[in-house]
Amino acid sequence: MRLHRSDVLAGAMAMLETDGLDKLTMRRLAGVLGVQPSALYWHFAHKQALLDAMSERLMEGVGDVDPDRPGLDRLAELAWRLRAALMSHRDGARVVSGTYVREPNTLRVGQVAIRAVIAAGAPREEAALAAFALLHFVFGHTIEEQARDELVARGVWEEHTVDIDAREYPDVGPALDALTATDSAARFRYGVRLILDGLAARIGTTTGATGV
Amino acid sequence: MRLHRSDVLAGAMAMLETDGLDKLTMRRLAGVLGVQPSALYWHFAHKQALLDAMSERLMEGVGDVDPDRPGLDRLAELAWRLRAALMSHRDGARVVSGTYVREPNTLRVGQVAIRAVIAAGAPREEAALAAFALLHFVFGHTIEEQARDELVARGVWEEHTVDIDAREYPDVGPALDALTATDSAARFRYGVRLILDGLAARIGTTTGATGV
DNA sequence: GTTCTACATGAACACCGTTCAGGTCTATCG
DNA sequence: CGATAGACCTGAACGGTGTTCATGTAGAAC
Repeated sequence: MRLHRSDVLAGAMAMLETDGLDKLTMRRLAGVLGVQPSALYWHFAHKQALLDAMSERLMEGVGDVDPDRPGLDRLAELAWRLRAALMSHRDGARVVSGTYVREPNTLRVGQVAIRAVIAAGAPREEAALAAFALLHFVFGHTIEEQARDELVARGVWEEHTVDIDAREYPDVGPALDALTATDSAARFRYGVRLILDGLAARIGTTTGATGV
Repeated sequence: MRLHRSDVLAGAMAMLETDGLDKLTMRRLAGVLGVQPSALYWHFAHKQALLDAMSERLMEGVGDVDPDRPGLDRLAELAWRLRAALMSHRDGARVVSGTYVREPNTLRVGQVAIRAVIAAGAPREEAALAAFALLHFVFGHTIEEQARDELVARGVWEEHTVDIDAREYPDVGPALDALTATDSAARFRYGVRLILDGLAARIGTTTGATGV
């Protein structure tokens, strides 16, 4: 029953999905793999290295956007692909967000984003700024989305009636009702469009169909 | 040397600032406060409750934006205030981002944002969507900013030459150079403006001076 | 001066990541 | 076929972690 590095990685991904990041421990992983905890340290120098590998793995294929579409559409597609990748495993956003990985899949996401911004017509000095603004939104949104998922999964959500001061903020109540009535994909779509509209305005191009 | 709840909180904030989140442990905190670890559990039911209190404390004053400014300017001010609050302590963004706190300071940030969006002229159904899109960007940006700060502090940054494939991505290199030449506040400003421009375009108003 | 509450102790429990000296299997090569 | 070498694993330990709980103590209130 000897293990390969890829076996450890696969086991870790499976455990992430079923148990969540907090319960992904070296000891439990070793147990599932039928091996002593110390055996894992032959494959990964420390837990963070394993997490980095998981992060890089989650980024697999995210950069595979259609290079023939217009820049803004490419950006939208990338945003949706990134979100899908982060959501593909429980706590995925938390895994990726903590890491500063310099591996092909991860680097490619940033590069593809920059290229799409340039293709959309932005000046080179601004390209990376705009690209990372979009990516940061995706991360912020997804982290919060999954944080809420965790609370729901743990049964600690208790209706969350936000108890707004209706006298001081008369419009906030209806606005929040509209928010909770909107599913998370629609909220995400709104944010992506907002940013891409801003980029289009800055470039001076009329935005096309930026939804994916 | 009896402690108050507020003493524990203050000690935790100080320890966060000097040692970082990873070294903020109940045992070390108890040691600094001159008390046994178990004593802390009289004041906070568990560590997460302490972290929640820290998060709420970090949000103190963030919602104190000038209510007389135009909506978009108010939004920009709020974004900058939130960033400043998160950056005011080491790992501040990580502390706040993990928590779903229902306390006045925290709730107020969302409410003030929604109100500002409405004041800017957005329809009520969209107000919360736009508000949280901006807030999510702020979190995403700040988390990454502080993650890099941590790597720098730990001396693990090693120039980070991103090793781009110049043949496949000829424009990415210069774009990344422009990015690293831009300090993080300017990067943040760019993102905020992008989103507010998008919002302005959607509303149909010309954006005023959205920088703060 | 006793009772009550607010707070602290000290020891334990069940985990955690990580290290290290020493084993064992397996494939390769003479 | 037997020896060598590298890949992989064991078992035990080290120094941490959050948390619980029965038992204490100090000061304020009656």
